[in-house]
Amino acid sequence: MAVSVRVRIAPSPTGFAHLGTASTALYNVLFARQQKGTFVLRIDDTDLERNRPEYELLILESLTWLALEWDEGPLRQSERLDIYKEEAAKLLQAGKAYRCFCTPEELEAERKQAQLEKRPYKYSRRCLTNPPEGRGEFAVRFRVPGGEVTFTDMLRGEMKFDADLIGDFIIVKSDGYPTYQFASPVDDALMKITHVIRGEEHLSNTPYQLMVVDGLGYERPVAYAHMPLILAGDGSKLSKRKHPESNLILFRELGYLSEALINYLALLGWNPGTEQEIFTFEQLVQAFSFDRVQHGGARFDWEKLNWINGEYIRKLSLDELTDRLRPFVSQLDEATLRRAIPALQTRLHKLAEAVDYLDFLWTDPPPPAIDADTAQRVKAAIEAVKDVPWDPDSIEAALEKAVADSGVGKGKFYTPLRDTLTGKKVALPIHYCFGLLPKDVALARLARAANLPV
RNA sequence: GGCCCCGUCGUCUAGUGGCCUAGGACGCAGCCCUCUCAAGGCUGAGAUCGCGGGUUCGAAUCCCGCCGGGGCUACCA
Repeated sequence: MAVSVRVRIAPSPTGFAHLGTASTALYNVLFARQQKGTFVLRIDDTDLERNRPEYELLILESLTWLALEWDEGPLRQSERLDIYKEEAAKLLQAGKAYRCFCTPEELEAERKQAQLEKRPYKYSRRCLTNPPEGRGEFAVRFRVPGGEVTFTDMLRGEMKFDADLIGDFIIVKSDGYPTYQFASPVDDALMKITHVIRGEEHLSNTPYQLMVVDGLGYERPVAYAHMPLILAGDGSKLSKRKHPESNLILFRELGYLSEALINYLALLGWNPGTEQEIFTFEQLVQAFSFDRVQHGGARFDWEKLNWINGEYIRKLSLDELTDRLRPFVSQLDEATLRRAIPALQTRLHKLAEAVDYLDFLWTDPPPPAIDADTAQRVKAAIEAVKDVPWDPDSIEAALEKAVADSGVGKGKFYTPLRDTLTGKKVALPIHYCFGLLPKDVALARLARAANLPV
C-alpha cells in the first residue's frame, strides 16, 4: 500500500514572505493536491535574535492571499522545544552527540588556522577528545559518523555526499534552542513528511539532516526535491534585505492578481512541455511534474509578470474586475467605477494603474494655457455636448460631429480637451473622460480653460 | 580553499545523436487600427547552443578539461 503523501513548507519568521517562499509553497501545494496528500505549514522560529511575531502574521497573510492553503498547522518549533531536548538527550546518551564548550572566539581561531594552512575546515572535536573541566554554557554537537550519505533528489536522481568532509555540527545552541539542521529533520520525521520540497540552497544541507534522522533511528523521507532558486535581475539570489521588492504583500498592493503571480511562478523553473502559458490552478495541478522542473536558478522578470497579469485582468468579468479594483479606487462611487471598466480593462497591467487613469475624477487638474483658436474649439465642444445624454456613446457621436465641423484633425481637436479634463497626456478615450465626470464638472473645467463664463 | 548544483536569443524556456539553416513566450523594432495610451492583427531583428578538445558518417544533445554563475561549508534558516 502506498503511503499517503505529506509535504510541508517551513518558513522562518525573520522577515516577510517573499517570492521564494511563494514558489516553494506553490510546488508543495501542487504536489500535495496532485497526490491527494497533505500540506503542512510549520514555522521554523528557532532564531531568537531575528524572529518577529509580526513576520509570522505576514507569512500567513501572504500564503492566504495566494490561496496556497495549508491542511495542517501552523506548527511552531518554538512550541516544540521539549521534543528537541528529548531527541538531543537520546543522541547524547548514545554517544552520537556531545557537549561543546568552545567559545565563538575559539572556533573562529580554528577556522582561521585551517584557512592559513589551506586545509578544509572541520571542527577539531576537541570537546569530544578532551572534554574540558569547566562547566558553564555549552552547545550540543552532532558526532558525524562519516562515510557516504546518499539520497534521491527528484530532479537530479541519486545524490552522493562524502560525510568525511563534514565536521561535527551544532544541533543545540547554547541558548537551548535547536539549530535548523537538527529541528528540521526531527520534525520532518515526526510529522511523517514523505517528500521534502524546498529551495536548492538546501541541497548540500541534506546530508546533515539525513545523518540526524539516521542517528535517531527514524525513517527517512521517501525523496527530496530541490527546486530552482528565484534570482534577482542581476543573477544573485533573492534576499529579503537586498530585495525588498520581493515582498509578497507588495505584489498585492501593486495590483497583481494572486492567480497571475501563481501562474508566472509556476512557469519560472517549470515548463509543461507544450506551448501553453496560461493555466488555471487545476490545470497546473494536473500538468505539474518534477521531471520537467529546471535545475538552475531563474531570474525574475517583471515584464513577463506584467504581461501575464494583463492577460488575467482581461479575462475577468465586469463584476470581478469591479470587485478587484474597488480597494484601489475607494474614492470612486460604484456606478462610475463600473462605467469605467470597459475602457480600463484593456489598459491595465496592474490594478493600481487604475488610479492614474481615474484620479482626474476626484482631483481638479490645473487649467492649461490655451490660445484663442483652441479656445474656440473648446467652446465648440461645450456646445456640442451640453445637451446630449451623458453617456460615452452619445458624447462620442456629438464630439465626432464637432470635430468634422471644426475643420481640424481629431488629434488637434481632442488633445486640448483631454488636457483640460484630465491634466494628462495619457488618458482613457476622450468620450470616457467626459462621461465619467459629472456633466457640470466637465463643462466647468472646459469653460474655465477657455476663459468663458460658467 | 573544499564539497555540490547549474551554463541554449536581453529574460523565461523547447530541445535527451540526424526532423535544428535551433522552436515558443516576454521584451524590443516596423506596419495596420487609432483622439492619447493600451488591447488586437501582421512583419521583423535577436542564440556560431560558455570555451577547448575528443567520440561519431553526423553533437546543443555523449565523454574529458577549462572558464563562468550560484549554493553549502554559522551556536541563520
